[in-house]
Amino acid sequence: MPTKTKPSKRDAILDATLDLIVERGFHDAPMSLISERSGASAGVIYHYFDSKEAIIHALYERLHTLKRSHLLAGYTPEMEAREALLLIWTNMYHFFRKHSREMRFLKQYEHAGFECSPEKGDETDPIRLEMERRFRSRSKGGELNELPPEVIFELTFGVVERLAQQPKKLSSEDLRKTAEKVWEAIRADDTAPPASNLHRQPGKR
Amino acid sequence: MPTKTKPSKRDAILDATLDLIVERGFHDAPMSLISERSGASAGVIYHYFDSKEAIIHALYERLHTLKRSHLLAGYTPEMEAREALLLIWTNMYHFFRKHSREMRFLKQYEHAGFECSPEKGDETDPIRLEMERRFRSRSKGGELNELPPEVIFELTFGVVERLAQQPKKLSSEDLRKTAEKVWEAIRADDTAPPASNLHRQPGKR
Amino acid sequence: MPTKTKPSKRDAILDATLDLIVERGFHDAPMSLISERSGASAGVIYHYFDSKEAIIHALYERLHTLKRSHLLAGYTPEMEAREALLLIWTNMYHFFRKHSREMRFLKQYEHAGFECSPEKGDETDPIRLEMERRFRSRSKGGELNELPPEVIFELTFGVVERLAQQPKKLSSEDLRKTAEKVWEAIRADDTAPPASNLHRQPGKR
Amino acid sequence: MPTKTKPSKRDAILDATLDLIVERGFHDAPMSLISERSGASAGVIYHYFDSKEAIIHALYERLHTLKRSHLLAGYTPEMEAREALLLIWTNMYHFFRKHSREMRFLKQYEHAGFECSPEKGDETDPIRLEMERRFRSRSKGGELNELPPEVIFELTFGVVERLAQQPKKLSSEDLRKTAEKVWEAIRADDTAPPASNLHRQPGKR
DNA sequence: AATGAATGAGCCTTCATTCAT
DNA sequence: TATGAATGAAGGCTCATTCAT
Repeated sequence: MPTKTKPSKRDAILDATLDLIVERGFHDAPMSLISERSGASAGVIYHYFDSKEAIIHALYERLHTLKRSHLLAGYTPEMEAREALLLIWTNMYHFFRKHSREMRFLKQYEHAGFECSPEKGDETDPIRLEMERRFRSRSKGGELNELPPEVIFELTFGVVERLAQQPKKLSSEDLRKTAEKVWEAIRADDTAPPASNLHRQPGKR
Repeated sequence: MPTKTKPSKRDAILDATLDLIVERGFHDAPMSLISERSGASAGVIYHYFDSKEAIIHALYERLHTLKRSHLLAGYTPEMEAREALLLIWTNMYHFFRKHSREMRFLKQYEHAGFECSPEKGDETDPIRLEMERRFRSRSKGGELNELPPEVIFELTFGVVERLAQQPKKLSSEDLRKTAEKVWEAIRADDTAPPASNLHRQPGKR
Repeated sequence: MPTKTKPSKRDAILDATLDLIVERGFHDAPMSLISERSGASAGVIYHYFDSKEAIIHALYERLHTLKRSHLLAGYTPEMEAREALLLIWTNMYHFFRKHSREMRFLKQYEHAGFECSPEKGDETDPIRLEMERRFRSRSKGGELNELPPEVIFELTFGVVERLAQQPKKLSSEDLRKTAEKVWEAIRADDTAPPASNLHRQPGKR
Repeated sequence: MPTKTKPSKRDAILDATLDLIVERGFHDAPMSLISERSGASAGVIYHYFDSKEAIIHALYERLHTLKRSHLLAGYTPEMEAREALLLIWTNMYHFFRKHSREMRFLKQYEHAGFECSPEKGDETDPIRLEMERRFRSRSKGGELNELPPEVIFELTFGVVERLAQQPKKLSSEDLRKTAEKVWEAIRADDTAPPASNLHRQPGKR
């Protein structure tokens, strides 16, 4: 007997909810339709979730977890900053592309000013945390320039997120070139003459 | 006698709607509240607008117009690309900062998948149009690099839009520096012959 | 100066109301449309009528009067019963045909159970009154048979009213034949020996 | 255990609707009252019916069926025309009398020009169809006179319908006599050779 | 007389949620 | 667990009527 006998109902409900919200918006995704599409009766839904809000929140959590598990794929703390950035940046692009439905949900969720919102906000975003831990300005011992963290964040991950939402998919060539530009924009200024990016001396500026 | 005798009811309704939607989301902005906050009775609202959707759409139009009128302030086609970009980019930042409520509305509007959406889409966005006209890759006779237009767009305006939404306001110093980075990211690659992308000489322009 | 300076507004309102009610039913004939079609503003209507019900009632009265003035055209109390019946019956058919809009209104009015209904009911119907005065059973000194008055009424005028509402117009031949049948159905049974229907001696009763 | 466990809600709603419409007219029969009188909450009504119009339409269907099932009671195609007519005519009278509420609803429905109307119209009326099949003019092999079918219809069934709506109930004696007159009006003219319509000999059949 | 903006009760309908089964 | 009928508070909108102009 396998471990999971029933991923069934609960997931079906979440799936149906995702579908509906993406297709029709937060407004216009009534429980009756969630019930119908998920195959769960109006009643049982309340065995699995406390309320409609709870479904949405659970969905948010699920997608957040999904995101987390993909974005850092292949990443190890030992990687150099540049490589790490390029890797994660590309991961993000592909992830967002593959999960555009999920991303659309997240967008809506964030913009709708949901009360059920996680009040903690981006502080918990694992990507952001990891990034903030890893990437620092040279003045703080890192390899990035002195722009404020939010700026760094937007120049990198903000950009991919939006690029991935564009209708047209970027060629891998363009993708790579863009990633490079992004790296250029945030890396420590090339003041120091010699040194390759990889083997540069730490203590500038 | 002043010029505007009646900014009155219609505007009050739009204002109240903006407030409510920004504060509480598209869902949860009932007509009853719009009525209450605007000081217009439930009935009159329908003298000025055909439906709730019409209010929202009118609001969208109004904000679009507002945006248009601000973003190009000070811009003249004679400006050099770099200056133009820096100007507009900065305009945008300030505009978005000053009108964060309006921007939050627009975000919601765009992400909610509204049917009443403006069918024409971004193609009509004057900023985008002007940009596409002005800014071109060198291969097309402009001063920008060869990245696809969407990428250019996101690296520049996509970034400001998101930066402006950050809770913390950037110092004008950081703002300027960021704009420079953005410009670096999109301008035509060093005309100078040698240097790889990675190890090119600093002294550009 | 002529007698009627302004058949204008008041009549326009009544006309518009008739139109609307016939076209769309009592429900779905809002004041706003009456106002629009009649060219009278929402406000003035209340100078001419106390309420919407009052308009409808006034319309009812107007049509009733119209009916009255037409149905007895050509009738004189001196006519013989048979001739009188045939005349009135035919008048009715033509009148109803010509004023089918008006009749449709009256039908609706009568069937909608209007509170503003004329409380007096058919007792005031001049046609009916005249008929009841003129036409009586032989036992009461008249020339009709002994059927109850309601029956007589329905066999004669009830029938025309419905016939006139039929989509197809009757040929004058069929009309005449029908009238004859109707007369046959109500006239005193031909038990009496002499006189044909046509050439009978006047002085009975 | 009886046959019908739940004539319950759905029927209660139809009943309440019938009551209200008959008592107060199509206008002025709000859902709130239907809800209240039927004992069904505002919400459940929409489990049973799609809309208010749907209720009304369903009611129409129900009454139509009811009518159908009663009017032909006792009728067999083998009966002679005269007997058949007298039977059906009498059935109708009693049916209409017993179901005056229902009839009043049907009248309103027909006169209100309802969009939801049964598109097919009277062509499907089983009574009418059967009658048209059975009763024909002598020239077409039947036993009736040469009046157009609409006339025949109104002289017979049109008349009962209206008679039954009269406040006073007819004695069975008067009822019978009326039915006879009606038959006289439509049956084939005296088979006997001579005599014009006007001057024919009394002794028919 | 006339206008038409304004009112506000009320209409039909939806929908998150509950509860008897 | 599961069902789906039932609830009832809103929700968006209409409309007869009023009233300042």
